[in-house]
Amino acid sequence: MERQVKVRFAPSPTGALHIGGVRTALYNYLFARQHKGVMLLRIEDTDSTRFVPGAEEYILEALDWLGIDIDEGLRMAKGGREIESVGEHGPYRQSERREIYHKYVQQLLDSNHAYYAFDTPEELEAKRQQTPIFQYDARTRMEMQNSLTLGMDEALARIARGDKYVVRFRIEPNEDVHVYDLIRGEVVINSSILDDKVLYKSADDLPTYHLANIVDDHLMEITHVIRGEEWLPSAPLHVLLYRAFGWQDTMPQFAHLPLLLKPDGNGKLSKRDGDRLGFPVFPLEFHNQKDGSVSSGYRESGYFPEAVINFLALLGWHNTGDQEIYSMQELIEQFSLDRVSKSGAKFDYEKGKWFNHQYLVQKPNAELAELFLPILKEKQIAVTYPMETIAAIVGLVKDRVNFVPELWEQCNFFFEAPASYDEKSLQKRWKEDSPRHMTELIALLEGVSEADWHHNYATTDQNGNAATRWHLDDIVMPWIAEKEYGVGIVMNAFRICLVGAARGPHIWDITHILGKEETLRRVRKALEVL
RNA sequence: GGUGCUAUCGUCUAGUGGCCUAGGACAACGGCCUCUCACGCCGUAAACCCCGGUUCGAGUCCGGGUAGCACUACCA
Repeated sequence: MERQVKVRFAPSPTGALHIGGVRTALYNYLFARQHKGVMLLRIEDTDSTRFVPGAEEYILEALDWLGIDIDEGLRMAKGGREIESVGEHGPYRQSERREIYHKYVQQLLDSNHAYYAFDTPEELEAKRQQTPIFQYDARTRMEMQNSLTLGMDEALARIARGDKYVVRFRIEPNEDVHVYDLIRGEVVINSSILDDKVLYKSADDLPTYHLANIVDDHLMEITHVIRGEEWLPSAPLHVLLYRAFGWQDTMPQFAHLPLLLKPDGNGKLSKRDGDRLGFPVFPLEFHNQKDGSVSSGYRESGYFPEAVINFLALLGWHNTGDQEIYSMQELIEQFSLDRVSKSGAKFDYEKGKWFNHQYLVQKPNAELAELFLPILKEKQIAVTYPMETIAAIVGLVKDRVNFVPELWEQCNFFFEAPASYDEKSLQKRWKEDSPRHMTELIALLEGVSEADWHHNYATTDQNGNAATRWHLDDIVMPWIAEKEYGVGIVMNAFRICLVGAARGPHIWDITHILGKEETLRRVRKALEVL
């Protein structure tokens, strides 16, 4: 019988959610949605020593921001900052599932698939010192302190006495274990290279990842395990566990995703690379309460969630053809595991910026204006323009930025008159005759009515494309021509008066927004100063 | 060291035996447009890891080598 597709994202609350983890969550989500399946989120907090406060909230908030919706398990409640748990297979935090694991550990003990071991971490460390290639397995387990060498009575007596112990999986040597991976095909590993993995530790009364992961995936009816490539070497162990439990018939299918690599050099992308190269490695800014560190996030850097999704989706997956801009809906429709690359992808932050640019340019000006408002507030600008004007301003400069905060550097002169004038621009564009030109220009512009000042009309450019022409252009250009001043000379000087530098949109777009009064005020001011 | 995975422009990738003189995108460079800076448009440079084999024909299949990465914890 065909089971409903069900995938899980199972992060560990040990800090901010790494961008590679975000991609794993995304691929799981895309796969689930495409197959009309269920996306489950479970928290794997089986290492009590690595728990970081706030990490769980962070993970759920990040997924919520990105639009990766959770159907079952833990998730951010709609519109709030509260975590909610939905589903019949809970609890969804492994630290709350102790009794469940007890039962299954016991089952493995009873069926002789596992045994108690009393070797302390120090003893194991000492053993590794003596024998550098030491592995706790069929060859060495009879030299160690465990219920196999001590006898079950002695083992139970030690436990009763309060000795710390672990439960280890007893792996039969010399068997080729076959794992079928949806991305890589069949992978075969000999069981002799596997060690007798610790499944449970009495120290904190918690299982390890391997046991918890298998038990939970089984109980939660997971059909596909889509996770990072770092798990591939332990996949055979997981297969063996499914078999030991007698669950091989409902064992999920595996897909191991390629890793996200450093932009330069080789190796896994790490938090350090972000710090070193100056880009975020996390979706949201994170304040680590445990070590006091602060990590920058994509959201705070001005990224749109759609852009992050699009960028990440293409880092490891690509459809046939040349399409690069994908909405979440398109990704859901087109995603497929067999088009996921097998090799790791270097993290190309520059391309990430380009994706954000694409989404920024597509956004309606009114929406961008709303997003820009907080930046203005931050700059302590008293906004005197109506929203439509701010939208117009943003529209004039948006195609030259990648991020909303960058808008400010491109349009600040609309909000504040130049306090100083750029030296380089001055040198190149402010000529000896400029003061005279500007004085004459003031006289000319003073004679323009308010209506004419703001008047424009549709026309065509030399290529026959639709264009807008400002009436002011019709007044100033003939004047420049008549006086033979040179368009570049006059207009650049004019621009410096208004902007303070040789940059910005077309000058009549600027004068329109500034208005006649402010425009003339700025030119007069420049004449005083320069 | 052992085991596994991987291998096309600097980067992300298309390519599933002839359509490949290897396509697209980012970045770089040049030009056009132009009152400036951008955008945009046009263009340039840039890759099949190596060696064998299979085949009429290999980037594509096979073998070997090399390199890179991952794993090798009472972490996930």
